[in-house]
Amino acid sequence: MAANVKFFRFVGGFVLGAVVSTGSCVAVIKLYLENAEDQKEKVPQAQQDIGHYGFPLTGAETRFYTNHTLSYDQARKTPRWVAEHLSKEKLLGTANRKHCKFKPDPSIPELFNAHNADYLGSGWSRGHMAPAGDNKSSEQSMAETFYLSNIVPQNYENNAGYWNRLEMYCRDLAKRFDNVWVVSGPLVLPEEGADGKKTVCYKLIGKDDVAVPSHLFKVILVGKKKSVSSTLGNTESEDLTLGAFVVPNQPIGFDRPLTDFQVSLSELEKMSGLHFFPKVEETTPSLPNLCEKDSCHLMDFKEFTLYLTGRKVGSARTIMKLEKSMGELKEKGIVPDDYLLKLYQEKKTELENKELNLAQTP
DNA sequence: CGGCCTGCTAAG
DNA sequence: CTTAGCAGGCCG
Repeated sequence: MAANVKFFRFVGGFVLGAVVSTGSCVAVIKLYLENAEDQKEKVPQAQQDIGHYGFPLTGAETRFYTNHTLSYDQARKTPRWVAEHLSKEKLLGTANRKHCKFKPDPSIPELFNAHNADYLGSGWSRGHMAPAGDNKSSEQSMAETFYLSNIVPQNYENNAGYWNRLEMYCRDLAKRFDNVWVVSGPLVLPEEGADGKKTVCYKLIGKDDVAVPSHLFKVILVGKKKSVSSTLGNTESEDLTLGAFVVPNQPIGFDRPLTDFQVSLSELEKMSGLHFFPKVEETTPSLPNLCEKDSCHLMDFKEFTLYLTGRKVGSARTIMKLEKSMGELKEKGIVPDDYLLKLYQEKKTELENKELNLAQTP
């Protein structure tokens, strides 16, 4: 499958910061925003000489995929951030991850790409930033989330557990809000040593030296539409609410509420070096707290186990597997709810017919 | 033979 | 939902 990636480069903007020292050591910064054609006329000769063979490229441009957007870190071989927009409608569909494969992003220079071999056997799992589960509406967009440009080395249990439940909470928000924007990414946070001095230290995996993050962040912005009367007539606007979270890249149990990992947006911005949702902040300096306007409730053990059992029942291929899933549920002391019982009965009937047909047609 | 894919199983 | 691992088939 060819890469269907729109790649926008903002080459037109040549940004030059000229620092001029004055007698009082005050730096004056001049910014030149010029089109490439105008550069020869207006850029000082010294800068033209420095840039004669071009300036270094970071590869951090915003990259647009079918249903997610990201900035890539060419040194760490992970995204810096990945953005999505969720809505009730966009979460519908039957796209299946069985048809997807993790693979290097074909739109990223091979020198900077991660590969499956970096992850396999490393002790770290391949963790989606834009989740596959947010792309049920399109096989194409789901397949693109399996590009390793959207992946970070993630603790197995964290990936399948706490982070998974956080992603489910984001999808749940789309039921209660008209718009959900999510920005996710890796962090390598400093640690304080015995001498009180801080150090940033992180592991690298594979021949490509993929950086293992110490933490993962997620910024969630939700909007609920409201009708506003004004002299210009009725215009649509929305109430916005925001939550920012920093989760350690390690196993986290069911006893930890999401609020344990909530941080202020400015705290996260300082840690990450990213300025989130700049167009919101221009107009609304401080946004209501998501965890006050909504529950920030992640599935508990019982809810999560019921959900997982439902998925296993739905994908069971034999009556043996079906009964095993239900038996494991009982062992955990969890009574199936009506939804699961119905799912179980339907699947049992389906598999009984299937195995009957199989026995009759040799 | 190695490398790659597909399908099935296991596990939180 | 989130993953990994292994077996078997195909191919140069």
